[in-house]
Amino acid sequence: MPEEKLRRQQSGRANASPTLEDVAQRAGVSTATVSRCLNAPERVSEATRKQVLEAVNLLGYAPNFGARALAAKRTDTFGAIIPTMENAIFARGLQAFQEELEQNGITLLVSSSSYSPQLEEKQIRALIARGADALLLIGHDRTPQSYALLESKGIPHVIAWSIDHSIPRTSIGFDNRKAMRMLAEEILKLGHRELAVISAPQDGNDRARERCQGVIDALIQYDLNPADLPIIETPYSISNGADAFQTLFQSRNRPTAVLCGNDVLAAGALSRARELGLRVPEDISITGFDDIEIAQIVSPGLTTVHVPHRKMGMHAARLLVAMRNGEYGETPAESLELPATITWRDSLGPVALRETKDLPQDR
Amino acid sequence: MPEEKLRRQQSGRANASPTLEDVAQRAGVSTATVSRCLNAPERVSEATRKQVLEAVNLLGYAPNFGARALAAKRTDTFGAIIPTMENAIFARGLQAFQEELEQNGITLLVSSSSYSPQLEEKQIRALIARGADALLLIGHDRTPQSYALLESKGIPHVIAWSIDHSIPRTSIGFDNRKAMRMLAEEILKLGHRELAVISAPQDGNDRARERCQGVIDALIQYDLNPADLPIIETPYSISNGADAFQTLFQSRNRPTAVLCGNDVLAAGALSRARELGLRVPEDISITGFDDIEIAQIVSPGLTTVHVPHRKMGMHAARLLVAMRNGEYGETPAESLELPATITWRDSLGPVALRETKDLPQDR
DNA sequence: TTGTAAGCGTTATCAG
DNA sequence: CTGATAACGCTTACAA
Repeated sequence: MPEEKLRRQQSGRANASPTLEDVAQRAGVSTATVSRCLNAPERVSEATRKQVLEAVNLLGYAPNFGARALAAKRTDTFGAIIPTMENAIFARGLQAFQEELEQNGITLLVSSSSYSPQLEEKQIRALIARGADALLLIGHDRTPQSYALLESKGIPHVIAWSIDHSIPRTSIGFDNRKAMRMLAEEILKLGHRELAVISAPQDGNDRARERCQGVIDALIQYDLNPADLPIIETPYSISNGADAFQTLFQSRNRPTAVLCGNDVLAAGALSRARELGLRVPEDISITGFDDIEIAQIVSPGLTTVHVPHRKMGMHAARLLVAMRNGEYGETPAESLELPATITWRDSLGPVALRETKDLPQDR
Repeated sequence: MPEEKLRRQQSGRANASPTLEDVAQRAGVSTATVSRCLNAPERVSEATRKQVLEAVNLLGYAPNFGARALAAKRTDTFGAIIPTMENAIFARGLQAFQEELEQNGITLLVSSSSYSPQLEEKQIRALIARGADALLLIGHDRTPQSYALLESKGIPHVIAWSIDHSIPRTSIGFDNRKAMRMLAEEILKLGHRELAVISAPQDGNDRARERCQGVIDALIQYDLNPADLPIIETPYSISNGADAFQTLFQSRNRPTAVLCGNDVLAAGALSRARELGLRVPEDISITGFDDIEIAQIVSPGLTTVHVPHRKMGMHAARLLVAMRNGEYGETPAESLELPATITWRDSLGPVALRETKDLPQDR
């Protein structure tokens, strides 16, 4: 293939990236040496290394990703598929995830599934096709095909934002059900008996489902009838939260406390409450979930469940890197449960006395 | 290389993706035909196409990205580098950008530069190395090396969120200066004379700089002295906005209206104002910029500059696709300026009478 | 320590 | 319409 070299030199291809070959030639060594010099510098003599690096800088050489991926069978690229980028729910966690990956020289590809398992499956396929070495996924609900895909391609993956010890699949997150139950219990402790929930659609969203279940758990513990719990499902958005709140408020059994599946919904509920002339928490209590920035700037501040965003992101990254490096062999790494706590602000208060008198009790 | 084929068949490599070769064999055609069948179906006969597709499905074939990139010299991947993912400033625009790209079969890679030109340069390098066909960038401030890189590699790119007709570089966005000036004029029209600004750090952020300049423009038009305008620079975050507000409020020349460089800062300012027992807008007016969701849920709602997020994202995507397809040749596409408007809510009101009396006028 | 050369899985050119 | 076959740019045994 001298023919090739010739072409390269003859035509002064001004506008094309230099290749390993170019660098090798310029440095007077073989392409293999240049490659080594870049990937395993310690295996090259001081002297030649200097020469090579000089040539690299001179030519402004940057390796061709496709070629490298093809030859090395790894891309140093991880993927993350989150349900949404529209609000900040996953932003902090993702940021931490990325920071940690960067430390390891790994690039992150992000895409969002819009809470659709079908779309997620497509994204998984796309990321794998793109050579993602490992994947970060949110929650456990996805199509069987998605899992099959991951399995058959042997792609390391961890699931964040949820935890399920009963599944042989490494997840890292917190117990949504327990967390919400904890919050619901606090609400019940404050005397509330007429609760209501505004949740994200539970179908295809185990976090939402678990959170609802947590409320029910608490109800049962207090000998209340879960069947009486109004639950409105609506996609995460401020205005949806507002509308749901209004529906709840205008229903026959007006709740004294509204638990929202996340802070965005709660912020919407809060603002509608104000518009309706209600005082929070004097007239009605509202709680959130996630503890994102929005929770502290609404007024009153949102009492909410604090989620360990950054920790999840960081640990997920470390775990995934280890898995990719084969440190766990074939067996999935053990799952890690992080604690979720309650952040107290002012949107939750004791039930108003007149409320408990005016309205019929649950049982 | 029958040797190769042998190996493939002998060792029952359970866990490896099938290749074009495998499909070709299974369908009884050449790899070239399979490739065509996938990339230009119309150039293959109905019959063979059916056979090939069957084999593809049977084997669960998915093309190898690296190989494809290497051979085709394009990845169908675009990159976007935004200053931050922490808050929702760029979320809507990016979402629209992605949706439009998806229509064109293009995958989006996103990374964030944390408002650092140095980091951005690194990201640009990384995205190019990864084979990004084109790039979306925010604002005009970046290192000369970044531009050099883009130029030398001939990577199509457009700049969003800013517009600068004086530069031979295609940008798509709105006039930050004009928009902020418009808002400032409204504020002045309402009788305010003691303005103050809370801005993001102007260094390396042309949007922030232009917005500040816009306020100054308005001041000048009203014969006020720009030198008297207090400007506090602080990174975008709720708490920073709050702190900056307090500093401003406790200074000798208490402003009657505080213009914030974005909604996040404004939300922080608003909440601190409340904590300090101030009524907005009766005691003090506060405005934002961006019109993200947060602007409508704080109370009072934020009067702010509405930015055409989705339009920018969509147009940027279309433009970039066209550029990648060579529809503009060597010349950069013309820039596109979109209008920014004011969204009126309640955080801005006429200056209180006593205020203008109590405090000394500007001049 | 360094060089040689065989792939890696596609695409694209060019005959047939 | 289809099939050989030469790139594409890099990594990695294997030799030297």
